[in-house]
Amino acid sequence: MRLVIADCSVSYSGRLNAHLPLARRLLMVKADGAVLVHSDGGSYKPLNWMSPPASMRVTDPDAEQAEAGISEVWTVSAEKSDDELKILISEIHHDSSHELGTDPGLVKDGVEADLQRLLAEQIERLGEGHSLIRREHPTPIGPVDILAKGPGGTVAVELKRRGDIDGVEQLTRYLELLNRDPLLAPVEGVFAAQQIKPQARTLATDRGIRCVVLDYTEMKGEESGNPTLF
Amino acid sequence: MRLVIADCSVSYSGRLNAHLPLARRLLMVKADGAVLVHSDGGSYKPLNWMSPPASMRVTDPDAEQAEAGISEVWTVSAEKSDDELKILISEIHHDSSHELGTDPGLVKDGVEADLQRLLAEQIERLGEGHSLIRREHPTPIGPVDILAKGPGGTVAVELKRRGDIDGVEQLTRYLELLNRDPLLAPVEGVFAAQQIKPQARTLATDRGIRCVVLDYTEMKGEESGNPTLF
DNA sequence: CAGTTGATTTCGAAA
DNA sequence: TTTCGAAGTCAACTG
Repeated sequence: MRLVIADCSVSYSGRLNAHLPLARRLLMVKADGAVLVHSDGGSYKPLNWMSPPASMRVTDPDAEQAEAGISEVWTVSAEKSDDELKILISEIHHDSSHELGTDPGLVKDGVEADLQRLLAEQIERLGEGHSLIRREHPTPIGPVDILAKGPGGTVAVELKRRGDIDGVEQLTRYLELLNRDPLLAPVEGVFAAQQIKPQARTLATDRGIRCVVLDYTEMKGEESGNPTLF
Repeated sequence: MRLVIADCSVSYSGRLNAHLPLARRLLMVKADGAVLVHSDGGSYKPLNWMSPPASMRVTDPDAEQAEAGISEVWTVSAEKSDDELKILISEIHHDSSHELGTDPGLVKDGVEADLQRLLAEQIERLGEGHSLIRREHPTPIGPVDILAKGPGGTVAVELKRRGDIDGVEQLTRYLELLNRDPLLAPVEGVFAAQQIKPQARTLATDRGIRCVVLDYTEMKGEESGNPTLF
């Protein structure tokens, strides 16, 4: 990885055209050819960038550019398309290269897949007398996250990390479809999420859909053979 | 902006939990408190990060951490939530700070600038017998998007992506000014946009301003030497 | 000012 | 390989 702090102007042409006026910025050149142009603010998104795989060519400025005080020109080209990032460098204030090696990668925890696995294992969190039928129950309009057998019939569960209106709508469509199947009907809907927004709760309740808030930490604890219910 | 190359492990807890095993990475600390953890590959997204506003606390390792070879601990806390990024640093290979100043920001040449260029090239879309005088014609109250010569005199064009009342008002002010210039008068107004709202159309018509709806896709097609009118 | 939509989205998993 | 959906999405636009 090469890190350069430089006064530069940047222009990108590709799916759109964008331009950055002259200012001091960080230029990051990654091992796979990716180039990132960062300012000293904003979130994690660079001002401008080139996605890998890409290759960079450094050239001298032409007469006009040299006249304008430009010392070198970086041309970064994508290998898969004709996207191009052109960086006109006026002055370099810092330039260093570093060997980083390949990264072992991120381990994520607490995504929807985790929740689904845990709820399938702890299906009693839907209430007493529930048993798992299957996960990812296929329907023509997509898979139902969890299908269970409850005391009063079948239970369809829509699972989200954050429960929003969209999730309720999705579950409603599933329920309509599932209730046409005489082998399953009547099918009750359960909207389960770590956090359920008030609007979603209101809509769900209005449609006779039960809301269940899941405590991920607690479920994780119970899974690891350390039940919190004792 | 502070740039650190270090052997480190990182863990994030907040909306989810994520962990990065020990490896050499770039740590970027921005002026607004944002912290980015980058590897030497991937696109612009960091492996892990903290969004601004945030604050960082550097502490010594506890006994157990020191035993594991950790030399210092960075704790980055979000100010708006209880999200936390913890970086355990084993060894620092590079450490430098740089003053960047505030960035003037990105200029996107999106559809709007494109529209002006295309209409200038395809000025006949205003009607037969039109020829371009200039783009961005300067006036004391701002530049007129396009000035053209029409069959009945000068034509001033105000260009918008979405034609709203505001645009008509703007054009009206230009027209009043331009019509005082005996070299240009009489100046006809044309309000050109991809979409013109009914209210804007009514107002424009009432003021004798002609409305022209532009088909961006069609204009783009004609530009690429692949005219759709054949 | 809140809700909605697009992104040079990126990223991963499943088909 | 392609497609599809989620994301610690973010940022701009619209009402």
